[in-house]
Amino acid sequence: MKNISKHLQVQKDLRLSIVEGVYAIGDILPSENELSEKYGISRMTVRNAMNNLHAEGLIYRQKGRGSFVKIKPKSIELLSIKGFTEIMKGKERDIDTVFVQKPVIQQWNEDFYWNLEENELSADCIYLSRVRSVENNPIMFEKTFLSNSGLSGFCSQDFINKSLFDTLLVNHDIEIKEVVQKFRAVRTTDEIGKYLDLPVGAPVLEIIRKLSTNRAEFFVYSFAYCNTDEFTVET
Amino acid sequence: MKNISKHLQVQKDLRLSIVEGVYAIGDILPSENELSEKYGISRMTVRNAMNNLHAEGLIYRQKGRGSFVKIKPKSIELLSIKGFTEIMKGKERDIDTVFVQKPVIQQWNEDFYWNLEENELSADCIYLSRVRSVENNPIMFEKTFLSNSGLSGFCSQDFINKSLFDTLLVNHDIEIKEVVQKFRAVRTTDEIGKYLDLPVGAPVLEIIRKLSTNRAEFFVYSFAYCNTDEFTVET
DNA sequence: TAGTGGTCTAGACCACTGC
DNA sequence: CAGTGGTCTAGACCACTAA
Repeated sequence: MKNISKHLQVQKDLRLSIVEGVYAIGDILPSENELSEKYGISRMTVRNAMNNLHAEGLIYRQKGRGSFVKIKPKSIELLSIKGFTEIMKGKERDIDTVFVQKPVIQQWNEDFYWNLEENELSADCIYLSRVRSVENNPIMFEKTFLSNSGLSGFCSQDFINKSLFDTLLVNHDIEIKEVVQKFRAVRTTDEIGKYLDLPVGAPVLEIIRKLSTNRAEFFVYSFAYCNTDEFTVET
Repeated sequence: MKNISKHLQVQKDLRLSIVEGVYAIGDILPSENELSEKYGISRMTVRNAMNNLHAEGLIYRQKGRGSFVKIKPKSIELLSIKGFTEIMKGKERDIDTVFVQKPVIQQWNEDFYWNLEENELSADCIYLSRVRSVENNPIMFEKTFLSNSGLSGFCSQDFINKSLFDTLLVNHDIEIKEVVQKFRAVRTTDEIGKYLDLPVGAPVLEIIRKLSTNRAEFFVYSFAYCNTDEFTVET
């Protein structure tokens, strides 16, 4: 049975067509009137779907012209997309990553930083946290959240190369595609200080990331805290 | 005259109330019916405003309960290769940029952070510093350095759109091509605190950038310090 | 049960783009 | 000029929450 609402169905259809390349970058999409007629629904309902696609960043809209598939933004950032392990490769440093919290299944937080998709909320949340060290000095404490959908056995496996991204790719066919990342300077909390060996209140770099993947509506969220006394984070 | 649309007016009013603290974090906002009655507009128009606030991440909504102020700093995209002014375009924020130091010609610092090319050192250095404010709150203090070669009259002109990049492009045919940027969390110094209205020692985000241009061996260097209490820097 | 947000309709007028 | 997206209305029914 379909409990799915009409605007979500339209949204899903269009998104699929875009991802599959039925509509290429820059292509114009059917107009709101065409879609409302095609689906036999009102124009406001079509607008709901289109506005959501706009919010997702998949399309842009121009008054008097139409709606178009958006040009994908610039190339992928280095730090982000490759993850910590890869970035440090080639640098002659002794890097180590250890779990503070091995992957566990829990509930999503009610006021999670990012707005979650419905399908993410309908599944539980996988949570893990790690500390990265350079030459035995803890540099980064990272909390990671992802939706527990289609990831059977995720929590009971060993990570490949100690890398979350490698594990997702090899064991679950999930590839990281893009990243949105935000930076802040915050004060060290008890929790952060404990893992990074910093006094509470010391400045620490917070990196908030949302990683999109080749699987629609599947994202990896992470909150990282870095001691930047000796290292900088480069993009 | 007000050409502003009704839903934008509601959106603006609510956002202001949230930012000003009329509604604190976790507080419930007036319901859609209350707002539509208060403003004398239809519920769908109120929903448009509320949905936009949700997309902005300022509120979250729960069926059967209401709409609530979210725990989260306002997150504005402050930065990218396009520079501050361009990023802010289209966002309904009141942004301003003022010079702390209008462009002046001086010597390069002996121990400049980056290694300079010979041709850069053979010319003097143009130095300027600016403070960027969002809604009259100083958010970013930025020092900029570039080589004074082929930039006749640079120091005596007015900036186009108050933008360095626009001025370089329009008046000097210099286009920014790429950027290397590094992030650190540091403590507020006397100088930074003075311009950002922060106490000395408070965490502040340092962004060190080297921008390459369409002119060979011509770079723009900048050191920016951001108050990220309420805004994040996005790449 | 009363109130909330989520969905949806069938209209309408507007400003804008392109032919 | 016809077509587009942007705005807006005045209703409606629903699923959900909390008292």
